[in-house]
Amino acid sequence: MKTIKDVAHLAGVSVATVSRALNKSGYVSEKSSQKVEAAIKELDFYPNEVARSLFQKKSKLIGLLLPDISNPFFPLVAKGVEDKINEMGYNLILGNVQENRSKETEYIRAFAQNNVAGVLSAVESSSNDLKNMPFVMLDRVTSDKEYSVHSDDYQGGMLAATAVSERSPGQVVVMVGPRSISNSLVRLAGSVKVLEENQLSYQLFETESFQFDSAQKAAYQLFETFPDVASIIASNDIHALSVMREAIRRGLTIPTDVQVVGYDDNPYSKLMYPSLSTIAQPAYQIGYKGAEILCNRIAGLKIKEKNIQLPVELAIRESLRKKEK
Amino acid sequence: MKTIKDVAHLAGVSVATVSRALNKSGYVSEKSSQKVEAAIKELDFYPNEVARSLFQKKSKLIGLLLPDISNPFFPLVAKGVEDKINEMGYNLILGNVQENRSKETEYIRAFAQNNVAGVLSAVESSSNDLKNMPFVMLDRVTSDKEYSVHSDDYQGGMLAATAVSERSPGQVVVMVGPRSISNSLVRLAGSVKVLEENQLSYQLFETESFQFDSAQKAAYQLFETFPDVASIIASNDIHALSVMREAIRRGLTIPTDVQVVGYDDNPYSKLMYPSLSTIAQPAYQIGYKGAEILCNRIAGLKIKEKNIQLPVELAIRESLRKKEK
DNA sequence: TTGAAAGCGATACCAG
DNA sequence: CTGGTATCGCTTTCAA
Repeated sequence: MKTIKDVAHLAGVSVATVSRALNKSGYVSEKSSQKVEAAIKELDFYPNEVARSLFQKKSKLIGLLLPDISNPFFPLVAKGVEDKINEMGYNLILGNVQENRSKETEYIRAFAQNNVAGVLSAVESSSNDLKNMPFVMLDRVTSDKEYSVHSDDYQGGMLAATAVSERSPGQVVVMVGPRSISNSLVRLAGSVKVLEENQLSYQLFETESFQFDSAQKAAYQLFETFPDVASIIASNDIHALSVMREAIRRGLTIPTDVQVVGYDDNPYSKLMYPSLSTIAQPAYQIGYKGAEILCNRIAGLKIKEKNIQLPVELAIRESLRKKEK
Repeated sequence: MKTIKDVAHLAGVSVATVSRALNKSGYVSEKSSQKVEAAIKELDFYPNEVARSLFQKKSKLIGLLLPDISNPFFPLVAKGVEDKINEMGYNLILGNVQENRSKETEYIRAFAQNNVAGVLSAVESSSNDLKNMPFVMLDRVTSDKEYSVHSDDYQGGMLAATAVSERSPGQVVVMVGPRSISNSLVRLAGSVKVLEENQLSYQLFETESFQFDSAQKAAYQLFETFPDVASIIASNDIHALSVMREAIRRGLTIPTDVQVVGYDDNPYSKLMYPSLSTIAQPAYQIGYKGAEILCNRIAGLKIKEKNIQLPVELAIRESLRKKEK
């Protein structure tokens, strides 16, 4: 591993000059700068980020806190984050919290110990331990004192309910997610508003988690509890898919007997037969935009809006009935 | 942010003593060590890893190179990796290569610039740029000079072909994946062996990529090319699912008309109706075990086996016909 | 058993 | 424009 000293030596200048040339800071004569460049090339030198961040008290690393990397929504977010921060010369330290509150604290500590430049978090709580570094919340929205990027859950709830309402709804069941309590409740509120405006009666069905296993149990329970259900507004695509599977298993036809609308638009929704209609959230965009805001904060730029809400849209596929005239 | 100096001050000892106490290295009297501990607690001090790694020329970070984080196989691997390295006090720098060769090189450079302790890579090429740091290949197997953890692809290929062979195969089509050329070819070899032993005729169908979009196109093409196919050995679950969808869309019944076996066992396979029979790879284990080997290498321990092969197994679900007697 | 001091590799101030 | 040097926070000789 070459150091700046080696470069200085070979170029016949001081380390200070090499540093200036490297960072294009301060004055460097054309001649020196060429010598330095040549030396760098010859030695295949690249600066040690660790030394840099020790001095700057700030590294080129950004921490990302995710609640559950096996839910395909989050890898997409991560991809958006990565793409943006790579553009800006940063790298990612990943922290997969997986239900574990103490793990979250550990990660945040580790982030701090590594002088991360900032943190992006898609985990519900976090905020407390984070207050010492620049951070942006993804997907979750906590208070409007914090920076955040999330999609328009109320609108999403409305869209889902509207889609169902316009298509001979019959008995409607709204699944209410747990977890991201805030998000779930906002979505629910949106759905309820539409349902009530249309004077449709509906039932609520609460689900415990967004994990795979519990989704299958929940689907089973749902049909046991509401055997006559004709329209289901699911809390996310995993639940929607589970529900579809359970419906078909029971000999029901989708969408004729039961129609289903999901939430997220994960890549698998298209692969099902029938393919799942769902509220498409811009997962990648959430990550990308959040990273952008964070980078701007780190750079000390003024941010116009602290809380960005991205639009959602209904992706109509095969799991919804035909629209009534 | 407190430093070791603050601790030394408060404890009334020198920084050297604090350091020794911190690392339990060298001699520290009981009394000093207690004073230090108390000071650490009072100040809520935790050491700056950046300064540490500058001195040690080695950080508490491990780089992970992934080909495509949106393929659910890899998040599972990542989870295994994370769990193990967290146990050992390391954190993860993520590099999602996404088909992009130059990005891979950039990541490896960034890893080096951050003094990572080692690298885990699930990307085909990598090896060249990596030779300067301890690394372990995941999933892919290149040469047996390198450390690697992967599953038994040959066995997997055999299992898939056997499953099909035992169930009134009819016309068999074997999909051959691209990418991880080595893996694909080994699997293919395993399948071919079984197919030929059973004197079954089969067709090959090559697929370009493991991404979602191309999978759907491939599925369409497959049925256009082989309208009479009765058994499909898919190159992974995404392809298998696409094929199932396409079959159903064409009015074929699964498994009666067409039976399908996938590869990977990703969580969605169970959610389909019919659920997908597939060769289950221990994704989490691959990550976990690979991380374990890497940590041992970093610690300078002797590794018994350089190349670990994990077993695969057939998960029989609904997409296969009943077994012949 | 302890502390002073010399780095680790880079940056930035200050004098020249 | 350039170079010497203090500094970032920690570890590790080396002497005491």
